[in-house]
Amino acid sequence: MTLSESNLDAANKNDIYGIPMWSQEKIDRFRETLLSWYDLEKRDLPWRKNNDPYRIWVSEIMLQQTRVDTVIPYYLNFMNTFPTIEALAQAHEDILLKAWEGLGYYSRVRNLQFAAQQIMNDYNGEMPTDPKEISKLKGIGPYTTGAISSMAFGLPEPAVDGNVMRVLSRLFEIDADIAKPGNRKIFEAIMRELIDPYKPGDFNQAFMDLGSSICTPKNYHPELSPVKEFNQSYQNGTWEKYPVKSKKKKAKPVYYIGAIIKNSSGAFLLEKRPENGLLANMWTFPMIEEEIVIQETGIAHGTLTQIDDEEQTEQVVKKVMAELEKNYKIKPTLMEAPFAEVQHIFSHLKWFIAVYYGQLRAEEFIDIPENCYWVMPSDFDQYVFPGPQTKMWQSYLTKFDH
DNA sequence: GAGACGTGGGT
DNA sequence: TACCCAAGTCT
Repeated sequence: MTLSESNLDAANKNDIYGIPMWSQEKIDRFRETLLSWYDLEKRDLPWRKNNDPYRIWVSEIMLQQTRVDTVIPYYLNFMNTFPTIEALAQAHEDILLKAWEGLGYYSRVRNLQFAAQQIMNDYNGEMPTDPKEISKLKGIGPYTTGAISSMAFGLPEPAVDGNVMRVLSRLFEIDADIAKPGNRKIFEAIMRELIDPYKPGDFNQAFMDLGSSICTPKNYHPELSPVKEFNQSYQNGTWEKYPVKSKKKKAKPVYYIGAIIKNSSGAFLLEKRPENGLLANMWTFPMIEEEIVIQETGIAHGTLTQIDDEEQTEQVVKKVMAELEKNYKIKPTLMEAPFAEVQHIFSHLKWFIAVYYGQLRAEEFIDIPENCYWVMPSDFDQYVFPGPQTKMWQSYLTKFDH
């Protein structure tokens, strides 16, 4: 222990991880100020109609890394389709995934159903009320445990999300990097001191409403905050330093050939993705990962559509044909042009897809793999498509459907 | 603890 | 264009 650390310890026994905690009187005034603001300004959201733990649970899972405006229509449809925990537990996976299509982070909905089955089997169909039990449910981590405990059951549990860390780091001038998972415990400890024991659910939600309306990541105006008198970084003029947040890694580029192949009946070849990993169990046109050669010639990956060298074009087409024959047992007539390039950015990957279009004759589309189907466009809505697939289909419609 | 895991919106 | 962001969790 350094001298300065021992001085800090000696200076204030109420420190939390070196951060001086307010007096009880100040904490009381803060609670009252924040909750009064929340009573006036709280948003009218569909999952705030009552304290039903199922409704709160579903909303919290949907809201993970996802905006309120995006969630609302999905939420209304989801509660309509699966009105009870039992209905959710019994749903067929494709129906379930369809209800989540376009929301992203699809393991959320698989975990949601798994947890519903846990509740049916282990908790007699009712969400447990003990935070320790709640956190045993699949897909429910420390944040969601706190959210359900406080909002549905009135327990004084912290629900520390990005909003709470941002607001707290400005209130207390906290230098801990909020992008580091290990630092969450600092903010939880502070929230345990601050949280209102009588209205813990409102208190937690007030932090989130404050974080999404006034205490925003950008265009932050601390002078507009209802709790500005408690805001140490505002009082000290240091608010632009907070929160401290390290940068994310850049998405890694990956290159594909996408093959939109139509047979003589007008159906298109779709392939179901593996049951684990990225976009699990969703449907796409055949995709061939590119590791090509073209890089060596100096032409960058991702600019496949701009190849004007005939030799290189021929090389790519040859490879596409070979892969389609090997993996899908088809020998389509590929169209020379037009073809498109589709880009899609995930959190950790950036896909570049050069899309080729091809046609088959009647006798050639029998022997495709088990995880593939020929599907008419009028039936596409029965298949769960991820973003890149939708973009590939749009590229086709733009070029051929008029 | 770092990386995997989606998507759409804003600057 | 290329970032950053939005109510995280799992491995």
